Amino acid sequence: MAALDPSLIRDLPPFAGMATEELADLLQRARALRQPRGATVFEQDGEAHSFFVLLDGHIRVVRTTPEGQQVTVRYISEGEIFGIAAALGRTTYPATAIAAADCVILAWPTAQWAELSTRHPALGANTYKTVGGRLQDAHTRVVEMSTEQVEQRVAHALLRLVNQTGRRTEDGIEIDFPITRQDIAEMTGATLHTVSRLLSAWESRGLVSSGRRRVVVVDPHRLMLIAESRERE
Amino acid sequence: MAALDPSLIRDLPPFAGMATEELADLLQRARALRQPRGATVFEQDGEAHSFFVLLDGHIRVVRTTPEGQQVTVRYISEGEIFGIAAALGRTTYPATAIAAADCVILAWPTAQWAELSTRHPALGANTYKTVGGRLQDAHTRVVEMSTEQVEQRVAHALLRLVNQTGRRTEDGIEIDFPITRQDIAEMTGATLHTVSRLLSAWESRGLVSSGRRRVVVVDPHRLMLIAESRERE
DNA sequence: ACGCGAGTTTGCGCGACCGCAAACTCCCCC
DNA sequence: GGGGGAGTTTGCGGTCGCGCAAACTCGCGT
Repeated sequence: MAALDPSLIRDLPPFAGMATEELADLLQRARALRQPRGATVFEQDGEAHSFFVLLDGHIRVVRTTPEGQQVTVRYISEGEIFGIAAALGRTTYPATAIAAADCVILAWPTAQWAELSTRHPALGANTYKTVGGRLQDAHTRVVEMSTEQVEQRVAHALLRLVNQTGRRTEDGIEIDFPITRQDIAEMTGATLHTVSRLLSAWESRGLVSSGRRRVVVVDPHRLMLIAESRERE
Repeated sequence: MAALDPSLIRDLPPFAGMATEELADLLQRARALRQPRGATVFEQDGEAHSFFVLLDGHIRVVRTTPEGQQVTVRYISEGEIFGIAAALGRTTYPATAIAAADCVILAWPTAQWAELSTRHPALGANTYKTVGGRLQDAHTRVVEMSTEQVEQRVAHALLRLVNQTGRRTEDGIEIDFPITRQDIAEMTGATLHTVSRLLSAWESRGLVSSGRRRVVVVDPHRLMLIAESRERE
């Protein structure tokens, strides 16, 4: 296999503060893979054989209940590490990861985590920092679910997506991968019907512009007002 | 200050797999403190000066929204490590910790985390395992909030408390610290009115027995049936 | 080019749960 | 021992958002 170039990953958060030789050492043990939209990268309760870094594309992480209800736990963007069950003392993945767009991914065998993270302490530190951020994000979601109405939650979710993955267009900021009403519903604990109604209403007020698998936030400022406005007090 | 005995902490999860000399080294740098019920151990957004292990009592971790709404993020039980913002790359605490009962706590300066966790690798590993568990718990809560009705959520919350902190009594299993309807409401994203109604109904059906700041689960099995029964499908 | 399915829109009715309000009760403290 | 306040109970009305159903539309694949 052709060696991958350290410059590929040098600027990604998981590898911050690492020397070029360290990056080369890491890359040498990595396997690169492509996943088309809709492909499953790993499966809930499956053995955690690998951990990953997303080079390009977007990944949706989904938890499925015993009753078959799906809840989107988070979206992974370019440059993020994911599937790190092993670093947290798990042996199986707690959720399913699905490519929300065509993806390019680096994968390392879970078995090497211990060795790699001690040999490259920066990797461990960066990873745990990420985990800390995700724990906070999760708590933030719990707080939102507890205190906000559906309208605010959907507005917050869109703003988060736009911040994370927004791409400027002439109309406004577009979410950079195909996303359905159903997806948004699974992020916010609403139904796709309610999400559809909200988007329609916002569209007619000029806040967003959306279509089939496509959402553009036209007026982030006014959307922010909705997100922050009169929660239950 | 009298030296603390390693046997105090030997059997606690954060210190699993550590030699007696290591425990002594850790204890030497720890400060023991007592906090009466209601006392604040650390405050949201305050500088993360210390991390802690709870030796006795119970601690409620609360996140407050800008609007003043409170949401209980989790309860800490005996033997758990908490306030570990530093290990996750934070410099401030993301929530407030309040003693739910009189507590005995060990505290270490945050500044020593790096040194201690490298000198005692088991401490780091145990801690990150705990963090992994909490991340999963948080996601589980998100899923519950998304898919379950209030009745199921309250039932789940009680069962979790009972598992975590239950004390056998002749009537059933009692939650081992004073807990109000309001507290339960803040855990589940409900109002204290609704929680009160549910407890009253369950009491009349013989599932629980509760009073002022006191909840006893009489029939965990039937409560489980409620928790798992017909979620939105 | 066209058909089919995935994704979306919209209407209607209803029920769970909140919001407000008021009364009650127990326990703690002076 | 007797306030007084914290914690709890209960009623009532309103509404947000779900559940169900049906129609529509776009775009992908062959």
